[in-house]
Amino acid sequence: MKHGDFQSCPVCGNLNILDEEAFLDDLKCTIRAYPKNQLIIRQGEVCDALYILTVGSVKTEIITENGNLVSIETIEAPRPLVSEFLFSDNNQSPVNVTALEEVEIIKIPKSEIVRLMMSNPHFMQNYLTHNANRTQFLTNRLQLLSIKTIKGKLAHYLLEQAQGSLKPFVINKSQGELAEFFAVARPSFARSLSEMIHDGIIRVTRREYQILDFDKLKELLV
Amino acid sequence: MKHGDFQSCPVCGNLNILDEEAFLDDLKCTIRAYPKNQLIIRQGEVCDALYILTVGSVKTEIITENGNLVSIETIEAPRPLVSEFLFSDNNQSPVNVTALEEVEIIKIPKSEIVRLMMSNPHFMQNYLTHNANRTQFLTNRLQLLSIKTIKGKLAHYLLEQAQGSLKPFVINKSQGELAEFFAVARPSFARSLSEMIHDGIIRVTRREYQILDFDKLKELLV
DNA sequence: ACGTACTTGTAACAACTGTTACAGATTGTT
DNA sequence: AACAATCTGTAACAGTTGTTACAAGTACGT
Repeated sequence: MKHGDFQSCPVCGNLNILDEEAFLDDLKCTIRAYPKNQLIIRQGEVCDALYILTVGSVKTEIITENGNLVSIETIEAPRPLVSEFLFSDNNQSPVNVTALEEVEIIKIPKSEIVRLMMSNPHFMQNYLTHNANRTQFLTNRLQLLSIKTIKGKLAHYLLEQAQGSLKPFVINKSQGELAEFFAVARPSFARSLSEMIHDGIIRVTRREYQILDFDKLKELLV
Repeated sequence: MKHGDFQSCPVCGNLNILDEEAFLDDLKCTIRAYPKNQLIIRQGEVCDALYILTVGSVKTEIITENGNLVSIETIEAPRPLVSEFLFSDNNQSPVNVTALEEVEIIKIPKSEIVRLMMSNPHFMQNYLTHNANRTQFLTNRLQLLSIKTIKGKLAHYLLEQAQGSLKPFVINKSQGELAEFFAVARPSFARSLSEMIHDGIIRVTRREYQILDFDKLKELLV
């Protein structure tokens, strides 16, 4: 079976695997494709396997009680999915995972993961590091959501994306997706965005953003 | 050296340790006490050791760019601290950890943790499970913060705490602390709270909360 | 029991955000 | 090229929250 780039996955990479086919056969994993827009993992669903996205991209989101969606992130292959919940006490995924395009996913049973960890120190380190990075991502997301104003959220996000540079950069999200990411209403986001443009703080062309005034942008955080 | 209940810690428990003193000596760990209100770990500080809180309680919080505090949680002994960041790529703690009372903490170097994991499958499973549970906690916190109204946040929180029971229960936080937890202003929180009391949805006496009308409470989520 | 520090209740006003609605622009597809 | 679907800009209004300020209440230590 043909499949994607498995060995550059943050968890499965650098394992000194000589024969990938033999390795995967031995692993008792299953490989499966999903079409675009297919729901791959449902919020609340029990996860007793590690999912590795080998081809394509997916998005994760939470459905709140009132039916609102909060987007968490988009994930590009190759990367593990829900690895951070695999060993939790209730084993339930707190997020929905949906295919953004046609994707391919390798599913490895939890028992196999444990076996891999015990036998392969590198795999264990990879796994721990990946999960730690994910937790930092979530904590950063928490910080973003705790900012009270929309302009403040956008400022925080843009300063993070720009990395201190004045050069324009692309944010591959529509306004609606950004609003969802910030957990605010779309027209409210558009209003804040256009005000910041009119104030000469940023410039936006299509999905290309450029910071014109770092100082004013930082003031919005206060 | 005297120390707290180490063996009922979610990560260090159930390890079949016969001689605790010998185990700790062998572990090259250090034990240290901190007074009340002492900052134990500063946001951004590099963590290359696992901290295990054996006596007392601490709080964790984030300082946002504008200087606001967002409280994450309070942690009671025995429990590990910042275990979820120990293996991240930058090794920085994203949170402040402060002693709420006089506390005692065991510090175990990262290298020792790796050694323990490879030699003790139970320790590894404990560690993975604990981290997974923490990630679920953070995701739940994310969901809470993404609710747009204060009443909605409080409703979500109370429904979670009440566990479906009509009996009163204690929330060991002041209004100010709850407001910080929800990332809203204290007077705004007080206003929403008093409105919900006047509407006969909940009853509050001191720090004891009781849900009077589940249906109305759930409506606030919409 | 006294004072200090913390906590709570409340008010008025400004500021910000959500809702709804619609027109115009853009993109991708056939 | 034409169409559909999605995205963007904008408006008016209601609703919610933040800010600031102050008085009253409670908890705690000495």
